[in-house]
Amino acid sequence: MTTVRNADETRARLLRAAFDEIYEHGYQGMRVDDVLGRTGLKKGAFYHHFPSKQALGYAVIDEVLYGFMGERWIRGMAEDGDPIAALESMIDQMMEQYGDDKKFCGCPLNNLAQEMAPLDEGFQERIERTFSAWIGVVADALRRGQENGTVAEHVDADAAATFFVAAFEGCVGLTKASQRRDTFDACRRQLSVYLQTLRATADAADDPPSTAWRRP
Amino acid sequence: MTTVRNADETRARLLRAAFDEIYEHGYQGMRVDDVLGRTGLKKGAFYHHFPSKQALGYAVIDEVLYGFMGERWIRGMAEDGDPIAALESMIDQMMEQYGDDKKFCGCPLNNLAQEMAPLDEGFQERIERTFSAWIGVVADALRRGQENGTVAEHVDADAAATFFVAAFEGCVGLTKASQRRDTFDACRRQLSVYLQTLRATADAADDPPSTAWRRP
DNA sequence: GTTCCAACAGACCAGTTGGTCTGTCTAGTT
DNA sequence: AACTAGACAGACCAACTGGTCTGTTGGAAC
Repeated sequence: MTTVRNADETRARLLRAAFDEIYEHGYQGMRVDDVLGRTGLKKGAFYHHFPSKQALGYAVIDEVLYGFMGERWIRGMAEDGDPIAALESMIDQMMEQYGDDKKFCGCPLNNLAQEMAPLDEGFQERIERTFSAWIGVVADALRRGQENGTVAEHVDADAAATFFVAAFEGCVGLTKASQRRDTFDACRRQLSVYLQTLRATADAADDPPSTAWRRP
Repeated sequence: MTTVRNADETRARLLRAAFDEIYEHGYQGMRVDDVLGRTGLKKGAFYHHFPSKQALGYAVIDEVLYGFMGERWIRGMAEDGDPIAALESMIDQMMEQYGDDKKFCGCPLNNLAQEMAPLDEGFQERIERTFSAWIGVVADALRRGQENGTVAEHVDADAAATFFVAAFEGCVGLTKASQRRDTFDACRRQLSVYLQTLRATADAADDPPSTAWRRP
C-alpha cells in the first residue's frame, strides 16, 4: 500500500480530531496521543504541523471553532426579515447540531471559554474574538430589524445580542449540567419570552425602555 | 514548635485549598501536590483523609459548594417580600462574591459543571443536586411572590427559576470569557428586563402568558 | 507513666505525557 | 535519473502525577 501524502489534509485531520477530543475531554483533558490515535498518525506528523499542544489548541479556535460558529450564524441571520424569528430558529438549529449522543457536551466554544479563559491569554483573546464576532452578527441583525420595524427602537442592540448569547450559552450549560433535555425545554420557552420583549409593538414603536414591558 | 493536631480542621483546610485550586485551574488542572503546598501538609495527611483525588473532588461539591450556594441563596430569598427585587439583589451580591482579582474565574459551581458533568457521573449527580437545590429555592420564592401578589399568576415558577439560574450563569460565563466587567453590566440590564416580565401587573394579575409582556 | 491508635511525615514508585531527535520515504524539480 | 525539501515514522526521554508504604508522633484513655 502506498501511503498518500497530503500536508493540508493531514493538518485538517489533526485539527478535526483535536476538536473532537477537546469537545469530549476539555483542552487540559485532551491527550496528544489520543489525537494521534484517532487519526492513525504519529508524533512525527503532529510536531511537524504544530510546534506544541498549545499551538494546536489555538489553531482549533482560529480554524475550526471560529468558522463553525461564524458560518452558521452569519447564514442563519442573513435574511432581512424578522431577526427575532431567526434567533428562535437558530436556537433549535444549534441544539440539533450539538448532537444526541448519550452524553450532552454543550457548546464547544463555551466549554473552552469556561475552562481556559482565565488560564491562558492566548486562549482568552481567541475566545473573546469568536464570541464578539457572534454577538456582532446578532446585533447587526437586530439593527436591521429596527430598520424594518420588527424590533423595537428602544432596544440596545448590542446589549440585547450580548445577553442573548449569554443566556443561550447558560441554557445549554445548565442542560449539560443536568444531562436532561427537559431542562433545555424549560429554559427555551423563557428565552422566547425575553426575545419577544424586543419586538416592536404595533401601536407604539418608540416606547421608552423602562415601561416597554409594562402597562402605562 | 509543637505541631497541633486537629483532624477536622486539617480536613477542612484540605477542602478549602482544593476548592481554591479547582476554582483557578479546574478539577483536571488541580494538582494534589499544589493543594498540599497551599496547606503545608504532606501526602500522608491527604490520603489519610481522602482515598483519592476523585473523592476530594466529590467532597468539595458536597461539603463546600453545596453549602456555599445554598447558604447564600436560602438567606437571600428568605424574606417574604418581593422575590424579584431579591433576585436582583442576589445578582449583585454573587458577583461581588466572585471577587475582583485580576482574573475573573466565574462561578465555581458552573465551572465544575461545564468541565466534569459529561465526564464523571459522580460529579454530574452532585452538580445536578446542587443546581436543583438552588433552582428550588428560587422557584419557592417566586411561588410565595405569586401568593403575595408581586409575581404574575401565569408565570411557571419552576421554568422561570430554571431560566434565571441558566441566564445568570450564562452572563457570568460570558463575562469570564471576555474578562471585561462591562460585558456583565450589559447582560445584567437585560436580565432585569426578563425579571420584570415576571411581575404581576397592577390592573390584571391573571393575564394569559402570551400577552403579558405585550399591549392588548 | 504506659498504652494505643488516629494523625500525620516523607521517601518512593509506576504510569503517563508533552516533547525531541534521528532517520526514512514521498512528491515534485531539474 | 538524480536531487532536494517537505512530510512523516517511531524510538526515546525527562518531568510530572496520583498513589503507596513504612515510619514517627501527638494526645486521649486507663
